[in-house]
Amino acid sequence: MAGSETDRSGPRRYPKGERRREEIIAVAAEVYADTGYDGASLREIAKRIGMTHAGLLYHFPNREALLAAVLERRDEQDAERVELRGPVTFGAVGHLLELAGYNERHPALVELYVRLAAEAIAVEHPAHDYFTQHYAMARTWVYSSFTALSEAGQLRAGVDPETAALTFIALMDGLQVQWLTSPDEVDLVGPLRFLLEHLLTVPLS
Amino acid sequence: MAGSETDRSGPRRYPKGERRREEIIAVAAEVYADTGYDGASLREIAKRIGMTHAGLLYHFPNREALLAAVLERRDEQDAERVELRGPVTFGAVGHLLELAGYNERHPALVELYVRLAAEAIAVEHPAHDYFTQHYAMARTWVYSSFTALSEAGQLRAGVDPETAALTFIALMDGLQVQWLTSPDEVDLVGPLRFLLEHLLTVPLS
DNA sequence: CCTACCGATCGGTAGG
DNA sequence: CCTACCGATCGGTAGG
Repeated sequence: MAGSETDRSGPRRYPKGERRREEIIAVAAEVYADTGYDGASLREIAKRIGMTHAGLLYHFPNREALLAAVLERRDEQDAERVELRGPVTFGAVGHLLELAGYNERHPALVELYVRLAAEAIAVEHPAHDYFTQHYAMARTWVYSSFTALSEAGQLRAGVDPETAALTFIALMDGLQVQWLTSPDEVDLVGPLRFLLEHLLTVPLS
Repeated sequence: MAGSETDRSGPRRYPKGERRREEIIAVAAEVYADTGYDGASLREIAKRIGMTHAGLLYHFPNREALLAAVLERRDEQDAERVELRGPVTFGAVGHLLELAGYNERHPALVELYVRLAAEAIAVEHPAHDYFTQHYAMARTWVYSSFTALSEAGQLRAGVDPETAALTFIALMDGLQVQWLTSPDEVDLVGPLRFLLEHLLTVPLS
């Protein structure tokens, strides 16, 4: 992500400018969800806020820095919703089920994620490293959850925690694409429960 | 997809122009895989062939018609590889396993599919209807395969064929995104076999 | 934060 | 098939 947008050190900005920045980030996330990052122009984002694209560039040095800020914000929100709810135990997989339910009520969030993930396949894409790390973390997180389940004797015989983790996350992602394309015919949570029912020896809480 | 590119009726074109068209379609598919359809310019496609973008527009009336031709071609190739190999029996799911293996050796094909599918989420996108139908067909196809398996007593108790079909296809799609992003850490076939092993009562052929 | 501008790129067309 | 062009749009900067 270019030069790391996490300038936690630098001088804290004025409250008014800070509020404006947050507004820009929120609107940018909406536009990225609609058109992808590649298809989102600074002019379109600025217009939705009621300023010019040059004004927007007063708050962010360039187009890429705005993307970085959007991704950083997304991680913070995810952390608020999931990570902080408890330690990584076998309940982590359950938290992902809750996340899927949450996503079902927030299609814009899902669109942002799916569109950016597809664009970021290209190694030159400014969000490529973000998604590489994002996927790796998710796999590790779910993996340790399945490992805990296994040690508790709640995983079916012959279930490899690593494959189970990859399968669970890939299923979550694949459902999102089909759900966004045909919302009426696809359920975001059902198949995840379905998979877990066939991997666990205990009923879902 | 605008006005249906399938002009099977119209006058057959000259062999030379026909070869040129095929060349353009193949190169366009490559560029779509790299940059998405939204990011692919006629000038870039034309340059890779060694002509001008105006020359390209001699063969296709506009940008969208070229996309339609690429998608049409893709379906023909899929049909050659899978559909014609036999009737829709319980072997259909096995054919999809083979397809996943084939895909693993053809990343460009997978990239084309993943990038376009993400862009086509927007209802106004020229490939939206294509993917809506594509997914519906895939679900139906795999569904009838699981139904056949169920009637043959090869499906585990309590496995709903419809959910199983959606799960299988979504898993296939989700794996592709992660595989393209991190090819070294993700296996395109393993998790599909893993899922089937837990849904079937018989070992995989 | 805006106005005004820059060089670059886009899809499509005329005219041959 | 090409040359030459069109109007539109893009990210970024100067200068206030």
